Amino acid sequence: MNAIRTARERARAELTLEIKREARRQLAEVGSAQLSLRSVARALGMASSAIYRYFPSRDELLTALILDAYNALGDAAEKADRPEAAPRERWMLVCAAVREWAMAHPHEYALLYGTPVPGYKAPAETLDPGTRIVRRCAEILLAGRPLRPAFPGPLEAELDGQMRAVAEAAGLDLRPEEITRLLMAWSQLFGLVGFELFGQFANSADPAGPFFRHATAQMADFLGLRRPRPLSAGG
Amino acid sequence: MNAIRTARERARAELTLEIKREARRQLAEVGSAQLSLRSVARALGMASSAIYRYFPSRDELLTALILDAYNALGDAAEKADRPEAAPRERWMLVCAAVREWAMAHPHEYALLYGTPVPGYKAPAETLDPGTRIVRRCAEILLAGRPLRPAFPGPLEAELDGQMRAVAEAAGLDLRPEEITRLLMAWSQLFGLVGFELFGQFANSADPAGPFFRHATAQMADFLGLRRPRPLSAGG
DNA sequence: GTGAAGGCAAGAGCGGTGCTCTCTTTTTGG
DNA sequence: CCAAAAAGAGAGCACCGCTCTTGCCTTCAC
Repeated sequence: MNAIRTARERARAELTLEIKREARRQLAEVGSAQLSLRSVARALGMASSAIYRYFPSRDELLTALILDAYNALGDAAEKADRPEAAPRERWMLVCAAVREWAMAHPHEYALLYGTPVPGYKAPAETLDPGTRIVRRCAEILLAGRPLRPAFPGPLEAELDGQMRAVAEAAGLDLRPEEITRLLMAWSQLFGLVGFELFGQFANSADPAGPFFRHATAQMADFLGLRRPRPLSAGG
Repeated sequence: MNAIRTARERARAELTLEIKREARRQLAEVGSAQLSLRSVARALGMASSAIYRYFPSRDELLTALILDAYNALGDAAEKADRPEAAPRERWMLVCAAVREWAMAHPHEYALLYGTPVPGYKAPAETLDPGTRIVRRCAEILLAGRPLRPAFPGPLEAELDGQMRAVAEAAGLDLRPEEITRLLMAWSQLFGLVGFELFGQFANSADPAGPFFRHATAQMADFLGLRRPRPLSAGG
């Protein structure tokens, strides 16, 4: 029942893809604010009003692009991950993949992690693909056990409850304090990438490659992922 | 010679302020993408073309708003700082002030730290006010010496050079490794605030207050700012 | 096979935008 | 007092998102 049956349906599916492809092309060139349905229609040789048969509004088209972008970023990160490698290395690989994807698709990255589209609120279906990265990081954290101990004291009650709820909702066997480490590393990662991409590191860590590697290694320490046994020359 | 002399000049200065004020009002309501010169002109009862006597383009108006916003945020952070307090507490105060300002002015914050305005590249004069926060954090770091030791090994050569250049350019007596800690904490802070503001913490650390306090305390540890002497009951 | 139903493209049109140009009025300074 | 400079107003251009109507053509039921 999932098969595309009639010629009309086939044409519709293909045109939908073509519209998204052209929109993504223009998005990469001029950014989301300058992306216009009319110019997409022009490039495809169709009337602007015809686009509305496929996407009821510009926001709906952007939502589709956001969904695709989340999945493209998730794919890139998961493809870069090597589950057989040491957890610390896996974390570094995922971080590097996120950064590289962002550098290669800055406008799409901005669509995901920059200013939300005006008047736009993320529909429910974007929530799940948006968590692929952090879920993969959670897996890496689990694989890295036993983690080095970190924060000594107990968490504040409300925070503890939130973190327990997160772990339960995600089906993760992580303690509340470990969830906080995860969320901190996650936001740190995207803070770094965003700062680099949006020019905040100009005149300081620029180019940001070495700093990014250093910072993600530090975050690996923070996460409690142990360094590989150093090859000691004398022992 | 800085005095405003003629009535015309006085009117011009006042109207410039009024335009910015109205633009900021609309920015707070609808966001930068929806901010229009025409609606500002309408609200001020003047022809849209007249605005161009004061700001040669929409981007120039936005640049002015960005500059003001950087300074407002810097003011908020500096006002919250208490130089006589313990460095660790000062760091927490500055972090909280940044977050509170961002929550109170989400669209202005997005203008500063969200997706850059399309086709817009930060002019030189926005660079300096944009560093007020991190400069204040650097002062706090200096006041917090001796910092607890952190990263053991030497930095990669290129990174070391960059960090030395940063310290020299800013006139900061901080070692390269300390600069990396500073930049990490800085990007972490804005990563946290951005994630909260743009909804990435929905369904996890939401509301984000407790998590934010926990995370900034952890970052204080990371920076090497010592915890206050716990009051030990037993001497 | 045929006719009704409905998906679809196209065009005109509405109200909005940034920006420019021209024309007129007002203010300034010699 | 008068020329020059500055400022305001209006029309207009090209673009935008979106809607509505019209007519074509595929699809489906009989």
